[in-house]
Amino acid sequence: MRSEDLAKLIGVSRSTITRVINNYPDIPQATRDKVLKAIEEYNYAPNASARKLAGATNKMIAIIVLDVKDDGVTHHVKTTDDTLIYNNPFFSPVINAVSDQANKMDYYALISIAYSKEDLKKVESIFNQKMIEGAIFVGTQEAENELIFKLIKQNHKIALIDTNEIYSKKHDAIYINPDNFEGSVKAINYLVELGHKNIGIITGNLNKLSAQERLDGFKETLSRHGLVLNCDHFYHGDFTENSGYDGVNHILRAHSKPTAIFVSNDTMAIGAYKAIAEIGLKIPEDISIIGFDNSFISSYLTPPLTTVDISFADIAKRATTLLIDSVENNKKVGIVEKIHATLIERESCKRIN
Amino acid sequence: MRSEDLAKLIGVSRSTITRVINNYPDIPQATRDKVLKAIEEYNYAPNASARKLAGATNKMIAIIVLDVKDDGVTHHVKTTDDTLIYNNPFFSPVINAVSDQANKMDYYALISIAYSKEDLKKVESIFNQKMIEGAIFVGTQEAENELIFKLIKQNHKIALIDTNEIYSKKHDAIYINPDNFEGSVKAINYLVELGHKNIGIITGNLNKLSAQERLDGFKETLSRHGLVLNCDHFYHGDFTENSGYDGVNHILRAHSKPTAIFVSNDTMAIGAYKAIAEIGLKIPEDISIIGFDNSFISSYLTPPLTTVDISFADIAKRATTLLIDSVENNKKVGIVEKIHATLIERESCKRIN
DNA sequence: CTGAAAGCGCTTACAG
DNA sequence: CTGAAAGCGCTTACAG
Repeated sequence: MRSEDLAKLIGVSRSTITRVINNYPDIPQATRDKVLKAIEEYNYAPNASARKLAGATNKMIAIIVLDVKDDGVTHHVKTTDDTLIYNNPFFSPVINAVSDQANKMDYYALISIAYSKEDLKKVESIFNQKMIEGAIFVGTQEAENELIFKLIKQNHKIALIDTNEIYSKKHDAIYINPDNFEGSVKAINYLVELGHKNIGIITGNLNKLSAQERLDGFKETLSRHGLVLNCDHFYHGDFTENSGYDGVNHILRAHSKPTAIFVSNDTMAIGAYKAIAEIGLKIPEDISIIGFDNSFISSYLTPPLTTVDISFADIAKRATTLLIDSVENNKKVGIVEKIHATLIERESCKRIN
Repeated sequence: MRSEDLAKLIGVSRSTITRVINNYPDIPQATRDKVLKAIEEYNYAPNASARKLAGATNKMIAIIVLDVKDDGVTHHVKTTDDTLIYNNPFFSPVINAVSDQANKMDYYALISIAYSKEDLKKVESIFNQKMIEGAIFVGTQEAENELIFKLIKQNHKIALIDTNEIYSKKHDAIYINPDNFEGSVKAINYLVELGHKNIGIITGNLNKLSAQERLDGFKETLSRHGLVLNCDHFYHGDFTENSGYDGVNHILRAHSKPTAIFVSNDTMAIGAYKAIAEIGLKIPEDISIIGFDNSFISSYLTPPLTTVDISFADIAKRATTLLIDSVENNKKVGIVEKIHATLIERESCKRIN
């Protein structure tokens, strides 16, 4: 059914149909009602392509997940093996939250997952084809910066979630990141409050902003409490399960052992749990472990892992809201926001004072 | 950049541009090369809306996730609480796999998650607006049947994943389900091979096809081995963690206890683990547990859960492939397929012979 | 082999 | 307040 058909059926012009659908003023209530009734009755919906071509918005945004393995460096939200990320604990809530928030704001969400530089061309083509009004990028690494900056320069509306680097207002984009620093502060304050004075850390790969921020929060909080970090209790991991495992073996081989270890993400905490079990130690009796991310599995570990929740769903929602706002108001954007982190207290930390 | 601009730039007509893009025959290689080079150079991509409006395909399918809570009955793939399903162990791999397979076949995927009957109208409007060439539905319940049948009758291409009922070739749609029966057979054969003769079962809600099929496979395999099901060892659960917990408490209160319990999904197995721990029993020393679904957390349970893997990624890929095939060949479809289930042997079952 | 032109179904100034 | 008409950027018969 075309608007023309509907128009004939009820004796108005196509223009009138369009006008009531698009909420033009100055239409008598009677006309409006008649049209609305007919729309309902005949199940009419304007052809999306025709609308878009004629200049209206198609109310479509894209959520673009980048999992491009280009440099051998594993991003902490990505899997380490070559299997595709069909159930990635980080991407999934983001995808769902973006889609959900978009729907709430009466938008549609296109999803595109790029695994290779080849796929990146397809991503670019989504913009060139004018399929969307804006896009949210997740999982960005260095490799994609060039493309993203180019898109921003072309005036496309872009929101970036959890970017490794924050480019602040230099670029007209929306940057939403978790407050990693705050998360670490909360974690360490909690451990100190429990009486821990000897706290070790397994970091993520420190060329990642998130890893660095988590380390910064850790260090600052330690020194605020007058505590020092024993060098033997520092392990530079890379956000993988294996590095959590290795980190524990490294730290617990030191002469003086810490009473708690801050593990910079939950994935590494899994490895840490394994190593601790193998050494024959008990959590939290012999050593307290605190994680980061509040990933899906953390509550299923034994014992359930105390961790820092950075709600990627909240981050995704906020990014979506800001993106659609900027699309609708066609305003220039240079937004940087951090989303609060909260401590999730479970059973992997013991009070020792 | 429009095709006309490009055309002028290299001295051909718009038609020629279109023809090389759409791979028309009878274009001299020289012309083709010239156009291709210009497309590359100027980053030209045909406007998606214009293409679609002019009659070409927009290569877009939708993945529609239904999580409509209408009847108080919890579908086994849905969460039991009211929080949105941002990390559902079932939906996420489906979404990712559909998107991935679509991209591989050079299609785009729109994602829409419906939580209410209100949202269902938006879903219908996606079809009415002609935004897509076809759609894959996941999580269907009775409530949506009416809409889906209507869409099928309107000749929309539809694939249904894990439908509660299979409507066979009565409806021109694609039905892809896991082979639940086969999965149960494999699980029980495995337990029998380990020497178990006394096997209990916690079922899902039996108005669900999947629950019934899993039960059927269980019963048939038992009787094929000349084993009987003690009525006290049967518990009618509903696929929720709580019912797994209740199921164990019910079954282990019987006079004669089983040596193994077949728990019809991993979510219930989590509850079962809890109940068993509370009773003071050890898995698998005191009782063997086998699950179903191979959900994300199953390998993180203690001990890691032996379970049946029904790859929803495979199901989703197959559905996507068949859907796009049917879109491209515009063929009538009435396809019903089952995807193999495989046993994932971990550490929750003990050999007792 | 290739260009000119109609047409896809809307939206939006422009008239009235 | 509302209709007629141009135009959005393609695709596809139709000519040549």
